[in-house]
Amino acid sequence: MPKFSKEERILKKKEFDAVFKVRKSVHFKNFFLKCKEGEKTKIGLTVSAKVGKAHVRNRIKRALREYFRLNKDKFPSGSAVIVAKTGAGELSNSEIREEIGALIKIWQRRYPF
RNA sequence: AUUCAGGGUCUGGUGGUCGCCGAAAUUGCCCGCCACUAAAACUUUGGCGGGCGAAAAUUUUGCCAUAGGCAAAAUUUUCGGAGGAAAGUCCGGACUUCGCAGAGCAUCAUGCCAGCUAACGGCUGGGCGCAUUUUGGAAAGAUGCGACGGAAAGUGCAACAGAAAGUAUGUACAGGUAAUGCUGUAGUGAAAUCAGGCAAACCCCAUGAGAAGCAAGGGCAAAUAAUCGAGCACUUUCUUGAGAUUACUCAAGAAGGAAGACUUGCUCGGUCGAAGUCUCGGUUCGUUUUACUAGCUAGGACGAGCUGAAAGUGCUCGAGGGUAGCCCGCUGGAGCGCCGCAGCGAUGCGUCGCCAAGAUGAAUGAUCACCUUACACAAGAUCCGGCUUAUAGACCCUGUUUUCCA
RNA sequence: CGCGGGGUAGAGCAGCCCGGUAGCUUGCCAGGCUCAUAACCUGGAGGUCGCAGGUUCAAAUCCUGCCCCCGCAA
Repeated sequence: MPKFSKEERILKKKEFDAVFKVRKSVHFKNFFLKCKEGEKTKIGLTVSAKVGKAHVRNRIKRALREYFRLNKDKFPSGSAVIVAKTGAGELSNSEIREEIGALIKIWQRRYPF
């Protein structure tokens, strides 16, 4: 069964900065995705205070982590960062899943490798 | 019974599968440190710390067709894991650092009385005032609300209207007097002589407060760069003394008082203390004096100048500060529960029992089934006591009254 | 998480300390000047003073509680 340990997360500010230097990015309604190619598949989440209050932000991060845990193979290999936009706080968990799935499809179409 | 008001408790439950954080335990492997040795190296054993994993066992599925067997897959095991507001950061503390002999001033806060408390602007009890208690009025009771010290210490403010806004006094009518705004009414205004109003105006009185905040603060500490120190090598320059006498070698290199700085917002007071300068040593020059060998001599005093050594390069070693990173602070506490006692109560005391998050890009989730459809506001970030604000629903308790007049 | 600053015409700011009239610049509208535009001249409109409650005769201003925006610190 899929796990989700700390080795698969982006935790340091330097790692985030390295991802944000890459120009490739994909926007969808309430999220956007940046990714830097690498061997390990890692994910970092950015949900700022503009999105909502603490319990809203926690819910979004949990939904994103759960999606990553169950659908790791769909993500591009490398360090990915998902940023939530202002409207993301009003989505339900299933809507978040749909949007992220769509976001990854757009990414694969635009950057095949 | 309903409604309304007040107070209190709870904040989904059970089961299956997967996932996250912390702690403990079993076992295997690896790494580091310590002990056993006269010493070094290696090995063994034991202990401690760190990292990576899971044998047995269990579960699920399939097959054979039976008190089981075989195969495959998965999983180390156990325990614990957000709130009544965790929120706003509005008060009060604990704790930490800085400051600190201490004192005064300024500033800020609080404000009926008494009590509780570690403390508070909180809470409890009482007084006073206001409101509600379903027609109106009155009384009692109940409930709620109240920044409820001082205006006879002083300063100040009051637009417009009005004769006049605080040292007041004018008109009309009426009354009154020996006489007079002496009295009433009208009129203006929020307020018109009443020791007026405003202190959520300055202020006075009483009480209290040092400042900043866990990103406080402390420990271990890589790499790189700069700084400093030591050693070696080379180069350059230089003072004094001694040795040597073209070249060179060896040695030497200090101490004290004050301007200023810091001192939490200010002062007194307190703490630290650079350059320059002075004293002192060396040396040069000048002035003066003493000695006799009568000199470009020697010694002393005074004044002035210089100096009291240094620079550069390379290599090696080291140091302190500090960054990344890691650790501590970090959760056993003004703690929780039951009972008893004291008190009107807040609360205090005592017996017994219990340990209940500790993360750090930040953990409580996902999914399925049932419970009536499970649904609000919202999630720790050093920790406590309050207040305020946001809130769906469930349950419990108390009151929703009495008398008189119309 | 902690600590500060600020919400006033469309925009940028005064006025708050010490309470009675909300003002300045720019922009907007109308008229004039010009062949026309700009500049210039004249006139005008435009404000829940972030929201709610309180003190006061009277609140943008004083007090209390909320909402929003911006900034600082390892």
